[in-house]
Amino acid sequence: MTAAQRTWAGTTLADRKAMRRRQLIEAGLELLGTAGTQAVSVRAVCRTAKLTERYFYESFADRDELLLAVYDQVAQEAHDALVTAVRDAQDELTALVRAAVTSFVELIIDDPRKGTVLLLAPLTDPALIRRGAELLPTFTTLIHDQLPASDHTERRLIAVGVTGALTNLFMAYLNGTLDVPRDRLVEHCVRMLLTAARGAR
Amino acid sequence: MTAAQRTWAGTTLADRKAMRRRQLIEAGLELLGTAGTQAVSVRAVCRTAKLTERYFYESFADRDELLLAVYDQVAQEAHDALVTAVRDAQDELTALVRAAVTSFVELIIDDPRKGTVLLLAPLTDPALIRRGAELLPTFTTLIHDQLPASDHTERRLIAVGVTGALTNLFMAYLNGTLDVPRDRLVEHCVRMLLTAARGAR
DNA sequence: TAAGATTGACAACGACCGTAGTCAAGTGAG
DNA sequence: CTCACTTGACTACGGTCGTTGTCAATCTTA
Repeated sequence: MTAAQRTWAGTTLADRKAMRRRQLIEAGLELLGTAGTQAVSVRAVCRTAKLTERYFYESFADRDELLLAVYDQVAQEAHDALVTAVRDAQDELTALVRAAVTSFVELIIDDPRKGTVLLLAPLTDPALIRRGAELLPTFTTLIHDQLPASDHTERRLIAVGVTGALTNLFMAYLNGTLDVPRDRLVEHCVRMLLTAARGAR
Repeated sequence: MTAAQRTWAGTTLADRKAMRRRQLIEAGLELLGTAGTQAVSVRAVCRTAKLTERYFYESFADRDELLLAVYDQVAQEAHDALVTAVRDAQDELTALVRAAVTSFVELIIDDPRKGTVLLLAPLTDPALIRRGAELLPTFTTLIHDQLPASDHTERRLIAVGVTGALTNLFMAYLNGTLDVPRDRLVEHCVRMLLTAARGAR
């Protein structure tokens, strides 16, 4: 029996390693989503995860690799939520957009840390800047692709602007700075997206 | 003759102290505007300013005080630029808005570090978060105040959204991510602001 | 039970941090 | 010239950082 298959406290090595990886990512999410980039140190992550530095380097080559793993996991979750919401929506643009916005709002209400990581962290951390640029397509393609093409530059201006508007609105909502009921926020975002879409036609 | 009035290398103590303060703020702007918050350490600022730590604490109680001074100076510059641009513009809404946007774009083209400090730093640094919240009024009041009142919540939603859109557009422009001529960016922002204003009526 | 895999606690390295202090050299006023 | 003020170079303290390594304790399998 090879070492990787030996059971230990009832689980295999691979299982335990995967579980530790999850713990580390969860700790990273906690730190990145609440205290910000500079709080995500290897030591702090390990303290939070109640694991030793050794296990950090078992799963990640360095600090940045953890940061990327945290971001990618949250982005994947958000993407999945959007995709299923859009798939289940009726085939009408307004309903589609509303479904997308609602699913995102629900995600960040359910766990505000994820909203912070998704929207704010890439603006802040050098390691995540590229990831932030990649989020924009994920976030707008679903809607934008359904629109008739127009001037490429115009679409880009609109996409960048809308993304910024949504980011700021969601972050303000998370802060409590934006004193608005959830439904009103959703409706406002939906209206904005539809207006932008109409403008890009 | 008191110590403060003695001349030294042709200048008074107060003058030299003020000059050192300016050097430190300039160094802070350089670091904050290019390398980001975490690069602004007391030692790095002093290295950049070619001054000793002693002179840092002569002008600032601690790191955060410098950060605020840097931000406030840039914000003041931006505010002044907006105010004079708007004052000199013809008394028509479109011209007003165009003047405001142009003046801001020129500011951040002239010195991109200032754009970064103004727009990005407050999202990033704990010490500047409150300042970021205060920028929004400065930035939108000039235009918003000229509009007929509407639902307070609606105005807030629009203001937050527009601010985010502008921020994202300007940052993308600074990055080079937004491959668009300056005039086109200005026109797009003007149109967006006017549309938003009409929406808030 | 003995051997080997696995774990946790912790030390060590060099680096940078914020902040405070020392000391010699330079400079101008009386 | 002398003295007081000013300056720059430097050291020191206690802390955290990323990363690697050590070592004894614990657990599973043969």
